[in-house]
Amino acid sequence: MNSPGDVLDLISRGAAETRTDLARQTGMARSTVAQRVDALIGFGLVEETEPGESTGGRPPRLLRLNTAHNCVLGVDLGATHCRVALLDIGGKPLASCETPIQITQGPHEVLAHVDARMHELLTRANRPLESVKAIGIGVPGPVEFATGRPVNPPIMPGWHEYPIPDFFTSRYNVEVLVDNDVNVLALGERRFAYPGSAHLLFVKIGTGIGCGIVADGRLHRGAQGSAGDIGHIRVPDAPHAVCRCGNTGCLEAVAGGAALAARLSAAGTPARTGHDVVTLVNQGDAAALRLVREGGRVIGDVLAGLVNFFNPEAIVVGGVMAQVHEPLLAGMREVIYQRSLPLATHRLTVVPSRSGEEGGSLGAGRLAIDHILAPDYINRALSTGQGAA
Amino acid sequence: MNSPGDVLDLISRGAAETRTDLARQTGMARSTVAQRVDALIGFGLVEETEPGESTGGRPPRLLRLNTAHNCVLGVDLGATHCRVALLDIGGKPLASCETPIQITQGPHEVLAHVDARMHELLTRANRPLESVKAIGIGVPGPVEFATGRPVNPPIMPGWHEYPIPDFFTSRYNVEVLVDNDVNVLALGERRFAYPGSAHLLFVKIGTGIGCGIVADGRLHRGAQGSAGDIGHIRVPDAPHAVCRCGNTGCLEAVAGGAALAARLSAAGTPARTGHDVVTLVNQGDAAALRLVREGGRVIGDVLAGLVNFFNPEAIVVGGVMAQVHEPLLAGMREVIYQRSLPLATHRLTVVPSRSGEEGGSLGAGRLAIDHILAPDYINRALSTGQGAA
DNA sequence: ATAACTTCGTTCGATGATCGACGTAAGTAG
DNA sequence: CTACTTACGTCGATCATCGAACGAAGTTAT
Repeated sequence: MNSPGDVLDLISRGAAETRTDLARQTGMARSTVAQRVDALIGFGLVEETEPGESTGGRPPRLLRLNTAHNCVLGVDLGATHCRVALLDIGGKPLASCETPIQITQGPHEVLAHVDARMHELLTRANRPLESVKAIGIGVPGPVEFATGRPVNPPIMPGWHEYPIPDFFTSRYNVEVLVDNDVNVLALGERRFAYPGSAHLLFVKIGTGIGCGIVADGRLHRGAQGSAGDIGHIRVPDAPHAVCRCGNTGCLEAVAGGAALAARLSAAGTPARTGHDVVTLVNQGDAAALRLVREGGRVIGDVLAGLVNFFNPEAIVVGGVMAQVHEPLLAGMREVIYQRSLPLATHRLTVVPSRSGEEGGSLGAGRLAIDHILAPDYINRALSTGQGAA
Repeated sequence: MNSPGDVLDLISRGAAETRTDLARQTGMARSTVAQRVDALIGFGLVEETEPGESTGGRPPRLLRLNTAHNCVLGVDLGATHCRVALLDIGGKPLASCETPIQITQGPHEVLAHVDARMHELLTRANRPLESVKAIGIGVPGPVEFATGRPVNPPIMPGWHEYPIPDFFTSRYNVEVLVDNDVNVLALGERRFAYPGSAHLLFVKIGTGIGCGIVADGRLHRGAQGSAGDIGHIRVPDAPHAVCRCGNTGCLEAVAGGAALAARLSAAGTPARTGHDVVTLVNQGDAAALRLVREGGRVIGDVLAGLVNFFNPEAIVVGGVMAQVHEPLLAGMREVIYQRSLPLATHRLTVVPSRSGEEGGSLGAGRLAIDHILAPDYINRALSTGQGAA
């Protein structure tokens, strides 16, 4: 708690607004804090705003992140969509857009499309390209986070080992963070909705089923970066359901959006995708409703085990199917609270995602923001004297 | 990388043996390192040993942890046994003992027994009481780590909320760390056998089944400290097996040592405990062998899911049943490598525990050692000027 | 209005930690 | 024995941080 980066951290978290606050919280002398703040202001990351309320003496000069000159881009790539968001470093969305793409067209075409959208957003928000300080990207497949390369992504042919960051670093001269889309969603959800939770699971129920893991406040990616792949855990309910992974009885072959649609079709109500199932539920279709709730139970069965194993504080449910979260969460809770240990469920909350359609791009932006506001990144940047604004 | 604690950390990990080494690795000036080392020597934690090999100039004076004046006590409490070990702070066992106890006799009696064993070990190893710098304890139930109090432990009546550390702090004037026995085992196994693995699961298969989780090199205890309780995850194989937890179909009600014994008895071969099953397997009993392998498959089914979820580098199997690890691990691997995703199993190793009977007490000792050698603990201690040796 | 008080921010000399040059110790190579 | 190499300790210089003192800018009491 004594570096310039820590000072910035307190400001960005809203934990301190004045120099005196900072001195109290860091334990440093006021003079030292003032020097740190001056450096950060000179660096362009912090600005002084209007005077604050007096508490009986001279009013303090409030400090804020300099959101005018610093922003990040967050990108959410899906199988068939691409959402790009421009955020200031306070996390406030400035502009965003969603366009259809085919991820199967390969990295060159897709990333060029993303690049074009980025420029549009910058123009629309009237921000120069130099104000972009980092880029975060979520992709629908496993990624080696350190290098930003997808690793044998099942639904992204042509992307294996492609160095995504390189495409942008040459164009923007900033660092590019690439991660799995579910991790990015977990991060976004945590910061936007549950700032305090150190242990959180974000369960995305779309066509398939995935899970982002926040352990001790940080993303857990596992040894090969494949952690959270819960879609292919075996469930007892349908031992013969064939999964795209080649195995049978996988969770997502029973309770994923595609599986629910298939089962609904087989039962006589035509549905092609998870979206169709959602539509039917919203139209009051009893069979669809029953199926979603039953799917929730199956997912809950897996989550009950993970609750015992991981002991999270919160489970957040997102993805297409979460649009009908009432029956889905009802089914999940039913099983979780019955099957998990009381100590683990005592303070567990199971809630729908609050971040909505933009969750992915905002979470990707958050990944970028967290990176450039990290204390050691700031300390390095200040000591090497790289200008920001 | 610049505090006295970091210098000690390098020495204790064996990463640096000379002052020049330390200067290179920390980036500090040699003079600064020398001052740090002097402080640590004065504090009694480091000592100079014989001169090292010359590499063409003046031979360096090697530095080591001062193991003569510093040791820790590690305690492994089970339902019916108590193992105490005295280790020097290098982790070398100096003396140990195992005695039968009944944990049900409650904290006063059991801890008094432990205290007596501690004094015996100190006498036997000829170390003064003052050389004990910390105490680590593993107990068979959930513990609130921060306070060292068991929380509703199912097999430890009378221990609920009992402040175990207080019992010893008054007698030894050192810090006491209390954790779940499986966590302690995971810690011990990691340090003794797989120093590099950041993500490790230690699965203990005794009467029940539990799991210690090492994530990013540190123990994951979860929100309520109940993480790793995998014994009560539902398995599809025996939906009607009644578990002591009140539910049915729990993993430990199917594949735990007690369950295996019960099933073997029901099949005509009398066995009362997991131990009996182990004995039968070692005697070549075909039914017991088949049952253990089948139990391995059931556990493997659960672990396959956890491998997908957590993506560990290694799964280490310990506990009584691991004494027959050939059939057990065969069954586990069979299922894990079939059911988990290739990316996750690619570099996964499933191995028996190497720490043996003493694993618990050594791991508890390791918990204590890690605590007193932690950089920030050392920094605090040096700045407050508390003497050590 | 004015004085007294409170709080905020800055200036500046004192202090302490760290550095790096230098000197000495203790070995090897020729 | 001399030159060279490497390691360790000493000591003055330097730099970061602190804390006291001061000025700035408000509120409260008279």
